Amino acid sequence: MGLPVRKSKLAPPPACPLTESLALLRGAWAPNVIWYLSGEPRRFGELRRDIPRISARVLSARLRELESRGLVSRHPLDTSPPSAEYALTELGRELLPAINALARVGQKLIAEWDSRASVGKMARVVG
Amino acid sequence: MGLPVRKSKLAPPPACPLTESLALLRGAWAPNVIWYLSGEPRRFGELRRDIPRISARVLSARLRELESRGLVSRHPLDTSPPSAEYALTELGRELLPAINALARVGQKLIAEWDSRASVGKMARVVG
DNA sequence: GCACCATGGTATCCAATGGTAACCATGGGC
DNA sequence: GCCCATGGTTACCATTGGATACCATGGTGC
Repeated sequence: MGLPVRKSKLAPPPACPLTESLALLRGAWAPNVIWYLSGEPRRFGELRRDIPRISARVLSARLRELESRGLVSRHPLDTSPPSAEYALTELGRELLPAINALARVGQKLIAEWDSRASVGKMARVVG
Repeated sequence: MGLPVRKSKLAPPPACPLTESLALLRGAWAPNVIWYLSGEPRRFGELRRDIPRISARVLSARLRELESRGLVSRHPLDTSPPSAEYALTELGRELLPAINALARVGQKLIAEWDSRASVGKMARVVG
C-alpha cells in the first residue's frame, strides 16, 4: 500500500471580508460569549449561567479558541477555589457593532412575534 | 420493545435577541449566501461560483433552509435545462445591516494584515 | 485528620453537521 | 443514439457539538 493520499485541506486566499470576520466568530455560542463579555469581565461560571444551554466542554473550548484568535483575554484569579476572569480585547470589541446589529434584528423579530401573538390571542397581555 | 426514549430537545423560551437572529443564520455559508443574494437574484450555479468552497449538497440544503425560514425565495425558470433563481425576501434584507457590519470588520482585518505585510516586506506594494 | 463543598475545568461517548464524490433527470445539439 | 449542461440528490465518512460523569484544588466544619 502506498502512502495515504493527503487531502490538501487548502485554504486558498479567500479575502472575502465576510469570510474573514465569520472565521473569528466560528464555533457554537461564540457570538453569545462575546455578547456577555461586552460589559464587564466575567467568570467561567457566570458565563455558564448567562448561556444556560452551553455545556462546560464547549464553553471551555470556545474561550480558548477566542483567546487564541485574540478576541478574549483570560486572567486567572488567586482565589481559594482558583477562578478566572475573561474579558474582551480591543479586537473583540471591534465585533460589537456587528453583534449589536444582529441583536437589533432579533429584537425586532421577537417584538413582531409578540405583537402577532397578542393579536391572535386577543391581547391576553396588557398592551 | 418499548418506544425509544425521546430526548426532549426542548428549546425553552430563549428570548435572547442574539440567539434569535443567529438561528436565522445557522448553518455553514448562510451569511455568504445572503451576501451574494443582496444585489440581484442569482441562480444555483452562480452561487456555487460565488462561493467556490461550498459543496452543491450544502448549498442546496442551505437554500432550502433559508427558504423555509422565510429569508430567501425560489423561482423556477422554464428554461431548457430547467433552472432556478433565488432572491432575498424582505425579512432576508433585514439582516443586511448586520452582515455589512461583519463585512466591515473583515475589511479592516484584511487591510491591517496587508499593511503589516507590506511593512514587513519593505512595502513591496506601492502605498 | 477527614468528609464535603465550590470552581473550573477534562474525559468519554454519541448525535448532528458538513465535505467529497458519485449519481440522476431533463432537454438540446451533433 | 450519445453526450453535454444545469440543478440538484444520495451514500459515505470526518469533524463538531452536546450530555454526562468525572477530576484537581483548596477552604470549611467538626
